[in-house]
Amino acid sequence: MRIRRRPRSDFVQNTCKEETCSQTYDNSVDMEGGLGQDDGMVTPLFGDVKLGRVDRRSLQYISFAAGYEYPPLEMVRFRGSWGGCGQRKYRKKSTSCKAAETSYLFGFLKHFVSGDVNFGTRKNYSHWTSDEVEALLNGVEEHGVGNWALIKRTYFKTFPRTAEHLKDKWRGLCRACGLQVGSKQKVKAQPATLEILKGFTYKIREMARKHDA
Amino acid sequence: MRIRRRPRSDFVQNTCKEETCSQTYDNSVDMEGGLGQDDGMVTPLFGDVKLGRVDRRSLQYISFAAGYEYPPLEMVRFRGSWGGCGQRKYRKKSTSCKAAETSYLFGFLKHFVSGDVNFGTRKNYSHWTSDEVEALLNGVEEHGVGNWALIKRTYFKTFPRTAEHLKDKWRGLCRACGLQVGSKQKVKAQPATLEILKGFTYKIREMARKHDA
DNA sequence: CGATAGGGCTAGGGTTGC
DNA sequence: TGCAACCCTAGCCCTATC
Repeated sequence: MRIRRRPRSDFVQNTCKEETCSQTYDNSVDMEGGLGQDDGMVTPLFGDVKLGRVDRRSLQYISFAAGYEYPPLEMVRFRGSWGGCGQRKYRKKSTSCKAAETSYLFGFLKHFVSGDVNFGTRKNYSHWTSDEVEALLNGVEEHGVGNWALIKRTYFKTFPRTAEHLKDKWRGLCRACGLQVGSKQKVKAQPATLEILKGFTYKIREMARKHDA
Repeated sequence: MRIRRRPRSDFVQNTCKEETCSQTYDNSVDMEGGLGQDDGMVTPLFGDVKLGRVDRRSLQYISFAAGYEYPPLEMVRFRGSWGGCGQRKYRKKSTSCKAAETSYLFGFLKHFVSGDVNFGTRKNYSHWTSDEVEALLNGVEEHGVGNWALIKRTYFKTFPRTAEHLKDKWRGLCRACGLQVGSKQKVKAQPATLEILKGFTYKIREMARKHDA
């Protein structure tokens, strides 16, 4: 089974904001293209953890067990929908959001156990921390803009970020500092980004200017 | 100002198919992030050529004057958009494609005159034209795959491409034709590449097959 | 030394999560 | 919606090898 990316529109429609979902599997949930009435109850085991109750933490555990050092929780998907985020369009009106979510998670677990599941192709959908940004800036300061592989080797040896990620992040930082990069128009940085950028904006602009010159 | 590569999307989105654009500058065109109402009329001079009418040929002339033996017309860009290729998203609905293009060219000229313009640091970061591809294929047909220095001497005497570039481009062409080269997986060629490849795919595959045999 | 094969790297546009 | 993350191709560069 090949897991596809979640359609964009699903985010808009989804109303379930819960971080975790502790409800047990309700096999009365009939979902399009996936689990049905006859799927029955599933209670898989992973190591010492009995997943009688399925929540996002369980999925995270599975992710680690699958060899993903960096928690790819956001990557865990089942049949086009994301674990932990029930999709309205796959949910019966009579089914609660939580129940739908739980059934998704169970479906994912079943297919994971059977080996009939993959992780998405995206390795790392996590936001940069201020530590990482600082490391990147130190790297750029030492090695210059463009030497991403070198910076990766010296400053990000133990980080999951690849050289390409560093390049992308530097571009994003430049944009967040009000610089126009490529064909994209100037962007308005989001609050979280601005918070991380505090004290770095001048430095970034200087380094970008020096590189362009 | 740092000149960057032409966005591939221009090939798809751009609706202006004219090879040249002879319309004179219309200063009523108001563009985001660049020329405005108060920019007024510009009529720069380059040598004997009076650029009262700005078209792509004029830019080509300037390129030569700047020391580029081979016309880097595709490289000429002004503030994120390319001369000669007005981007729809930068154009007012009430402005024609030609008028937008002309104003871009004028903007570029102004900045070129003021010295506020550079070409990229890489010697040759331009996409291959169909003429170049054709020359390469003729060369490979005559001299065979691998004799890049010979092909360079006979077919690319006046081109800025080096023998190594020819080798790289041949590899790229093979990949774009669906052939696997080296360790890299097959690639999905981009629209612009496919456009140039039209009518050459069979020829390339045949020559590659013959060389492998 | 010159030339080539092959892998590595980056710029920049594209796509997608959220 | 639009920012911030990742993805992908085309092109250039580096190194080993002869």
